Amino acid sequence: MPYSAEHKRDTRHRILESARRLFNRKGFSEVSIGEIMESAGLTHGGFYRHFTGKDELYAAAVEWFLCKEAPKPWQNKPWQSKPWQSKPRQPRRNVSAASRKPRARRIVDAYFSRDHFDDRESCCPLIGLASDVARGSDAVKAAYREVLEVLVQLLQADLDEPRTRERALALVALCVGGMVVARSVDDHALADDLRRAAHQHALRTGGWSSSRLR
Amino acid sequence: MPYSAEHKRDTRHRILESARRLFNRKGFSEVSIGEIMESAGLTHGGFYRHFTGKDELYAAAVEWFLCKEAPKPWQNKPWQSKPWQSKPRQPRRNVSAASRKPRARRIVDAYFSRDHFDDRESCCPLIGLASDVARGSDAVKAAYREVLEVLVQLLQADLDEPRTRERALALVALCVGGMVVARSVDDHALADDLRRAAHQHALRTGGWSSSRLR
DNA sequence: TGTACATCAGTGAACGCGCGTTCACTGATGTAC
DNA sequence: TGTACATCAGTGAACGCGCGTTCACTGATGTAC
Repeated sequence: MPYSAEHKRDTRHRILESARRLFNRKGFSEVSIGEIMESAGLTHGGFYRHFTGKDELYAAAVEWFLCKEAPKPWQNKPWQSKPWQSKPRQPRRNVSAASRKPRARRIVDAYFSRDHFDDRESCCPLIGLASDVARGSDAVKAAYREVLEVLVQLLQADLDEPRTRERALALVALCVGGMVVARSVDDHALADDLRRAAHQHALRTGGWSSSRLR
Repeated sequence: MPYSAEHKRDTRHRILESARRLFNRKGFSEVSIGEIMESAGLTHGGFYRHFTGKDELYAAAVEWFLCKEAPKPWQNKPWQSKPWQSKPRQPRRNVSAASRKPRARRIVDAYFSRDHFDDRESCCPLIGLASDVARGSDAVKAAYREVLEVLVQLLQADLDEPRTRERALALVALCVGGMVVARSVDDHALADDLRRAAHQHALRTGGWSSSRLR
């Protein structure tokens, strides 16, 4: 067996990471396989050693957000409390969590931050791919749902009664909606107003004290 | 001058209406000019008598939502309180409005209705085109902003103090976000939960009494 | 340890298809006489 | 009223390009001896 299994796996991950960034920035159909492969440092022909076709890549790229072996580049993004990567931390939760801002609060703050707004490539896939996924295959929607459920659970875990699930769902709608709409508008001031309004509203929903948004 | 001016205008409107429906359903780049023209009852070649190219059509189709000479088909859609067409009704507002549900409340109810959820073609463009527009040209974003501003003003007009603008913006984020996310998920129950949660939350934001959602 | 071999990740030319766009043409209609 | 003409919306063949996909080939690397 020439080229170790890790070599192949690493290459696959490079392709997925490249696809993730480009899909997020440009949308599914605006990105070519050649573009993805080039950005991964390869040529287009090799693509089919890793995926059966472009359709398969769609779902795989959305799932890739969830993956443990995930990309380095976004790990130190300021907005990233790495919501869907922090599950393994659960054992630690009871150490001194109560004395700090709850994790859900930190996620919401990061979500509406300017850094997250500006980060077209590594932003939360729920924002970048929203209406593409709505028109996509069931496989893509399933991957999207998994991301969404992780986020909802993280939020819900930090909410106080009553109706924690309903409020967690509404929070996600606010977060995604606020950002998607703000990004679709050509007026910077209006975009900022939208972000801030949705953020304030989210804080109230979470039962958290108000704060300034950058 | 053969073919009257109205003839040409009507054809242009047929193309716009056809483009609007198809873009909403499939997204910009998944729709071909041939498809649009065929659905308008024409052949592809004639397209360039009405538009300089596909790019120009993008923005024109989004603006088309706002237009007075607007499409018949969606006028009797149940979810349609025709938010961006009802401005001329303002003179009537003080007749007996106070005794009924405020218009903003009716818009929110209609927005989250199952009919609106299922209507992929004639739904509010803020939902159907959200992330496409975020990646689009400034002309498209400008058209999107106009639709958004009309909706925000309609909502704001029916809200009581305080912070009416902030709450109207948050309402839009909730409406758009709730629907976009619900549509991107492959689990019907979860989609319904999202819609209902966002709706309940929107009612609370508006200061309106709770009600069942179909 | 060194050499021959087998494997298969990756390359890049080639293919076919669909799309956006162009263009010579058609034919429906308004205008001039 | 009727006829010749001019206009231009609409047609459909054609073109070029980029994309997804295929395939014969290359060459890096692990294995067997």
